Amino acid sequence: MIRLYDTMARQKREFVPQDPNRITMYVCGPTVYGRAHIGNARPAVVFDTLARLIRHEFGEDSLVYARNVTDVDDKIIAAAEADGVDPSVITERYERHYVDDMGALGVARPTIAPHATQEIGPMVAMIERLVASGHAYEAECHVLFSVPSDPGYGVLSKRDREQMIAGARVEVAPYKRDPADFVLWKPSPEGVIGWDSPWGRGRPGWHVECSAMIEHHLGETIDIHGGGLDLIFPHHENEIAQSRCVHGGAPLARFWVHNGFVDMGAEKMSKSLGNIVTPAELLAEGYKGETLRLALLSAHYRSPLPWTEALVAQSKAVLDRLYRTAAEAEPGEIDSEVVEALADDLNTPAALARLQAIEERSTLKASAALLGLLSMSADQWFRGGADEVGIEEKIADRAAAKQARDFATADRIRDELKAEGIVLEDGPGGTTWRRA
RNA sequence: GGCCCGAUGGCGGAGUGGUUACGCAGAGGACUGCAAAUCCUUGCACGCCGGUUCGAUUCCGGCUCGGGCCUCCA
Repeated sequence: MIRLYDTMARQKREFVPQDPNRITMYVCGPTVYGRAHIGNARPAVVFDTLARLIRHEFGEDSLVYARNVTDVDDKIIAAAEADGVDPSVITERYERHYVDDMGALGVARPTIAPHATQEIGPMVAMIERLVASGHAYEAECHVLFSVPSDPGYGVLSKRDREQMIAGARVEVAPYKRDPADFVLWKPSPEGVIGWDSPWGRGRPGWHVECSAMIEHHLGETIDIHGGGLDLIFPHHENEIAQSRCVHGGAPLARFWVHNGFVDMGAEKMSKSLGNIVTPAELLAEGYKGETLRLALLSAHYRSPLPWTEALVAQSKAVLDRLYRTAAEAEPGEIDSEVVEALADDLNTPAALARLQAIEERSTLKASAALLGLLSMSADQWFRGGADEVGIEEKIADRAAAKQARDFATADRIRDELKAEGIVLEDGPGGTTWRRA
């Protein structure tokens, strides 16, 4: 039995899918205009882990996991203009990077990766229905969602309209009937990416993208909708409003699951604050993807995670030890306590603690796989899979020196290798080496 | 200002109304020519003030501090 914290209910609830043979999960994916940072990687890793758990519980083919790619957006347009290229150049480049970066963290491709630019039809259709039912209106070539037309607006973020207006820091566009109304469609001037529509040439707003793609690929009501905490308002609130108004009040998602932030010092990591660290940088420094993955899973997904060098170093140390224990074992049975920990609202710290207590190698290997860890051989982990030229000769030379009790020479050889990042370990069966 | 969340040992981080994980780092020991790895041992905590209770780190209230959202944002 899986229990998940549902943001809507503000408590953990037992996860019972609508259809255990077709469980639907949608997670807000990247806007591809820049390189993903560690904070962006957290939801990818968290929901990848949740997907692994669901597939373990309900069957390999039980889950349809959709993660969108936002490939039309004002930031993309700005980046394309800055580089003097077509937006597709930007989006294709950064989507490729995203897939590579997340892949390095052991994040499997989702079942479906819908692209906003490929879903304009469903979006326009949804907007038309909203207009027809009085939930949206056209104004100065824009189409806006009418927030007052939805009495349920605010259910997820628990805000009422008074509060929203009181705290509004938004500049209210003159064409809005209500300050809280948000854009479903906006005009694209000549030279800016756009599509023909009943309201003229333009492009979709961000919120309608997700609602339309969810309806198109997964249906009216999905089992799980995920994303970062910051998306609760306004993004998910707006998705809910759009979808419910189009679907006669049917809920958009049965579980709302939100991950916390990765912090740098006291504040969250974010591009606008300029305090980001990217997986690409850390990978280039020699850290392995699994090390970063473990670091991201070391705190509960809803808690803030302070990102430090010490955390990364600790994560590497833990994996070194796990790889030594698991060695070249074949995956066996999955440990039930690891499953139980994950099933309790994805308690990865507890699962990790249990993992480190497993002594049976094949069980350890299989259980770690549920967390996306220990995916490579010990040889790959410690040596990068490649043989070091000449190293066996040096080890033999050192053995000879040791034999002759010429420890000065033996230590010199060991120190030279250490300077190259090669660590020697003398065991009962002789000397082995690994990269530091 | 409104809404929300959090405060656990040097660090990371679970959890619990009463014997409080686990890891990293540290210390001591075994092993080693010396190391490394491994094994054993070990110190260290529940923000402050009240309340409820036989008993609170755990429940309630207040306070302080920190963070998030209210604008693009994972």
